[in-house]
Amino acid sequence: MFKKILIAEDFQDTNNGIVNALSNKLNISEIQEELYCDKAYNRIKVAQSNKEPFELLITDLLFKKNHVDRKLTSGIDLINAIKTIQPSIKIIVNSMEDNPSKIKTLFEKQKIDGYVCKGRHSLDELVEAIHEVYQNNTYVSPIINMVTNNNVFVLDEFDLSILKELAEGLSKKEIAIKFKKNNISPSSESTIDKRVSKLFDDFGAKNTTQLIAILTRDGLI
Amino acid sequence: MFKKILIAEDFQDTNNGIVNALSNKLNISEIQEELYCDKAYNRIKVAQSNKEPFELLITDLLFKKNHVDRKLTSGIDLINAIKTIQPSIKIIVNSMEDNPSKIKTLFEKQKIDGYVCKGRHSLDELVEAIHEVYQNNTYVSPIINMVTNNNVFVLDEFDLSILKELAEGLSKKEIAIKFKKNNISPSSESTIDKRVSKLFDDFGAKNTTQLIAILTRDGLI
DNA sequence: TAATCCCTTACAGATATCTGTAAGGGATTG
DNA sequence: CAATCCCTTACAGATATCTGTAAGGGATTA
Repeated sequence: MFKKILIAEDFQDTNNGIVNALSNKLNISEIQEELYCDKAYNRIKVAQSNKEPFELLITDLLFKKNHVDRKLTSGIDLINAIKTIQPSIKIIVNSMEDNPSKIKTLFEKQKIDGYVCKGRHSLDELVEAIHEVYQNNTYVSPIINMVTNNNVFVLDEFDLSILKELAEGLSKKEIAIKFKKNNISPSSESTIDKRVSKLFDDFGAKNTTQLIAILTRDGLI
Repeated sequence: MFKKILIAEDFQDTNNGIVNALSNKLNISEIQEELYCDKAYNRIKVAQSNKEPFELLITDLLFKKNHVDRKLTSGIDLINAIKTIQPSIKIIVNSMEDNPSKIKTLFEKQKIDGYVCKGRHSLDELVEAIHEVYQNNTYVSPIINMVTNNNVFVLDEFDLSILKELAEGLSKKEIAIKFKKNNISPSSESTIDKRVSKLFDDFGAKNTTQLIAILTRDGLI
């Protein structure tokens, strides 16, 4: 089993719950914890310098903003930073995010080893994930695959970039101009019109305002 | 100190963290826990029937949906139900909600006794909240008051009802017609235009789409 | 009472949105 | 090769949005 792991989680109650459970259920000699990404990064860096590196990082994705200045503001920032100094470290993400495409991206881009979705069984799942990852397997909470099947309409990169600009208040004409300037294709206002109209059908929206409301509420943009 | 308390919190890690911390830091003889609102309600009902009622409920606001059928789907539902069978019970809400107006409503409508905002010190705050509530005082996480002062622009009922209709995809003309039908005043399309334009200024939005994106993201509508 | 302020409403004009139709081009298929 | 499909683009017309100006009315104040 892993000998040395680090927990990065900003909610004190959740952090406490994880540390407590892992101490009781797994035979890990050293469990450390941090409430901030920057501090977690430093701890991993120092441990590596001292030739006593962490073997596993368990991290949340969202870290609350407060008065403390931060360089690394999210779990993704933290993972990216750590992968550059210690690519071999195993990483399990423990978050409430349940959008399968976002989780898929974590495995593809951040090269994480496991994903546990916070919920009524997430501590048990976390223990299982640690076992799997220790054996060089990956782990994903079972609920996630179920959700995947329900999620019929997938937003591709192009749709997403349109939607993000709309949410920023740009008109479709302005978006078309911006796309042409940035060599994003297709770029005509007409095509953007068509794409957005298709999204109206997909998501049952009457107009742009409702579409953006739906997608923002679901955390898709 | 309280002798018998119940924790309602659906995330296993958070639930574990709270129970563990309170067991260590407070001298409470009986701490019970539930992952579902309905089960929490039943437990309180049964305890009361047996003349061994709970003295304090600590509850989250959001409870994840899954395959289990639910009557009570949120912390607010749970509190409302419990107040009808045991109005004297003390209630502390422990949630990540940080919108001051929503928290204010909890004190006014649900008559809660304390509010702890999940964060890096929320376990310490929860212990403090329990002490305060035991002495018949109220408690609110310090972070909340700070946020209140930053929140210059308050959405009144009329603004909110316009915004909700816009997010539902209604045009301003349709909203004007609906308001007239429901005897909501003012109701002219012109006034609705003016109100929304004022909100553009308040929230730095260029158009309705961006306004709805901002307010939805901040959970204000 | 008169002056002032604020809110509601009407209206107008410039843009933007939304929904059609239709033409052209590349990729796929028979 | 020809037929077909799909995507991009242009354009047009009906609505909707957004931003002015201005008139009227109620409440407050001098």
